[in-house]
Amino acid sequence: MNRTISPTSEACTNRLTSIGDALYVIGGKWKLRVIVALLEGSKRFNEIQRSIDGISARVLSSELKELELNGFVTRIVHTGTPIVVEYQITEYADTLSGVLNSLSSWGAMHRDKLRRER
Amino acid sequence: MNRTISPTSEACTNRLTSIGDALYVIGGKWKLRVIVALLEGSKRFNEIQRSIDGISARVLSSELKELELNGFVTRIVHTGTPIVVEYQITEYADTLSGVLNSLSSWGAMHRDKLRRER
DNA sequence: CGGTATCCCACAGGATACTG
DNA sequence: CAGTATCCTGTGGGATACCG
Repeated sequence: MNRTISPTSEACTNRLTSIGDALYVIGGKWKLRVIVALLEGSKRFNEIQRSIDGISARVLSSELKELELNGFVTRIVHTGTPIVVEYQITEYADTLSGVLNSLSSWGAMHRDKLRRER
Repeated sequence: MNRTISPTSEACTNRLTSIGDALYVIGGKWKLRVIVALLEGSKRFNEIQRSIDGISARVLSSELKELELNGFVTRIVHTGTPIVVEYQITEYADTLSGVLNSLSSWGAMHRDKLRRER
């Protein structure tokens, strides 16, 4: 590697594209929240909806489909009476624990800071 | 604390609101990218725009204003000829390093996984 | 260079109603 | 319960032009 060329700029570009890649799949208002809700344990559609404040059925439905497509969530249909549909996070979703932890602890810290300020 | 009540559910709710709080200020398509671009060092408006692929002047301008309002970025005007405006991240923005690191390393990991799969 | 002003539209996502 | 269908609005954000 040529050390006369600043590695900082390259590292920055890499971070930029990596963060872009991450946001592409887990960005948006709801994806991470759905995952967090399911980390607590498998849940059914309405249970998830009740866990997440403000999400509509239509949006939750589409978010779950995308999460399933990207391998974060498994949809399990228990045939029987009544039919029960259960959503479960996959092992792959566990790879997000670092992101989730840093995000939630930063969020808590930030909220406290705002409260102290005003 | 009453141990007969599951702490898991409460912890989940806390994470949910903390992540909500975090996304409220650093969510969206561009905020984190602008911060990452400036972590490399202070930059001027057009330099930032060139660093971040796809961002328009109008959007960059409004993102910078919000970031300034939230204490992540400082705007420094060097009067002179020509006038030079420089954007610099604040110390507070450094508190995001954990989020940034986990997000970028997860993004890189995920991208590699996708490449291996197809 | 460092923006602002305008215009515009695609789309995320809210509300409500309805179905198997 | 587990969604789908419909409708609709807000707004994020692109394109272009212009200004000090």
